[in-house]
Amino acid sequence: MGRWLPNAQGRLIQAAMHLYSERGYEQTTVAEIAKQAGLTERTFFRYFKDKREVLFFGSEMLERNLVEALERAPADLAPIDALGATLESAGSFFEPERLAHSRRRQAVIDANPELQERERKKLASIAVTLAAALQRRGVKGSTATLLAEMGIAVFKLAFEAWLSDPRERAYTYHLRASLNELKALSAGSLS
Amino acid sequence: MGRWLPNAQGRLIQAAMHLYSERGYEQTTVAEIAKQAGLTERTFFRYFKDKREVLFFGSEMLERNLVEALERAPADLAPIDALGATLESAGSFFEPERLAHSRRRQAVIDANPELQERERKKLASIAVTLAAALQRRGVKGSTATLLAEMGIAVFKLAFEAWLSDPRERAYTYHLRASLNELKALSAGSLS
DNA sequence: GTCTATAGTGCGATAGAC
DNA sequence: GTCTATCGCACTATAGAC
Repeated sequence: MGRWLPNAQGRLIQAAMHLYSERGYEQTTVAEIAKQAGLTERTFFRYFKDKREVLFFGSEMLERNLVEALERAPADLAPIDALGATLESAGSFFEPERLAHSRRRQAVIDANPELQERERKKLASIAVTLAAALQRRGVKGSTATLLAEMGIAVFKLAFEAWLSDPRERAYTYHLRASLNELKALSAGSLS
Repeated sequence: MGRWLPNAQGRLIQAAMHLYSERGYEQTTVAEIAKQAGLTERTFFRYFKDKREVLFFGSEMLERNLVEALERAPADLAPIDALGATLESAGSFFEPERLAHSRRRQAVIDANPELQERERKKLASIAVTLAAALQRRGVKGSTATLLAEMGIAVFKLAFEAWLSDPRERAYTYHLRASLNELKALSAGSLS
């Protein structure tokens, strides 16, 4: 065993989630989080740019993974199917054992407008990144933007369904359902 | 002629746009705006909740009009077509003579993260409102949410194209083009 | 740390229009 | 008289300069 306890970042996330859930985001100080994780404030800020980022650390990874998944998707897939596959690949992030954690995280965000704003910003940034990746696949700019935003809308729907499903079905189940919704809509008429 | 010059709110918007464009949003004080409009700071805050809202006053109206248009759409229209008609009805907001003003406004917003945040928030709010109106038409909750977000994505695309079109074609032209993009995407495969 | 400028609020006063 | 748009002033909060 090393000089320090392992997984400092993980402990910080754990501690933050615990305190944010228990007493609310604003009522929690960084000093308290650090203390509970057995670290100092200085260390907190080495891992996280600010107090909010501890909640959005995961979505940085999500963004990177989505782009990589899109880049790995077979070039002959229609753009919309490549996007579907990409969103489905995010399932590795939303494993059943993370459900409880994700629910608590969302409850903290839903209770705080500042965090909601950060979430919107993050999703907007993912849309931009995905649109750029789609363009690299040869999709025209405006189409890529539209498609990426549709992707985010589908993802949001699936994610929210995953969180609120009392039967706790898998994220991929809900993602496919959301994609089917989209399909049904487009079939609707649109002439 | 009354005791006061007419159209205090319009004058405030004019003055604010002028100053925001000329020296930037942050470099403009409310006192300056009020003075240029021949009013006091206090009156500014009677019309606008805060300094940002003077730029988003129009989108409040847009939101109301969109909901009304959706409510007026024939009940037998497919939801997606009702939404299309609704977005097209917003054309009355985006008349050619407002193009220059809209371009200046967007330039101000694009130069300031705080204003971009407000814009995202406003669009998110419109999506929620439209989703509720769609539900009143009998569309299932999750479908309504998805459809409303698609509507916002299409609108954003059309609006941006309207602003950046060197040939200055009408908003409705660009909206139809964006709806066609959506159509083409959905036709893509999605199986 | 203090000082200053600005955003934003609360409330009563005023000058007319009716 | 009432009603309303505006003003005046005193206030708090906060961000930045120094």
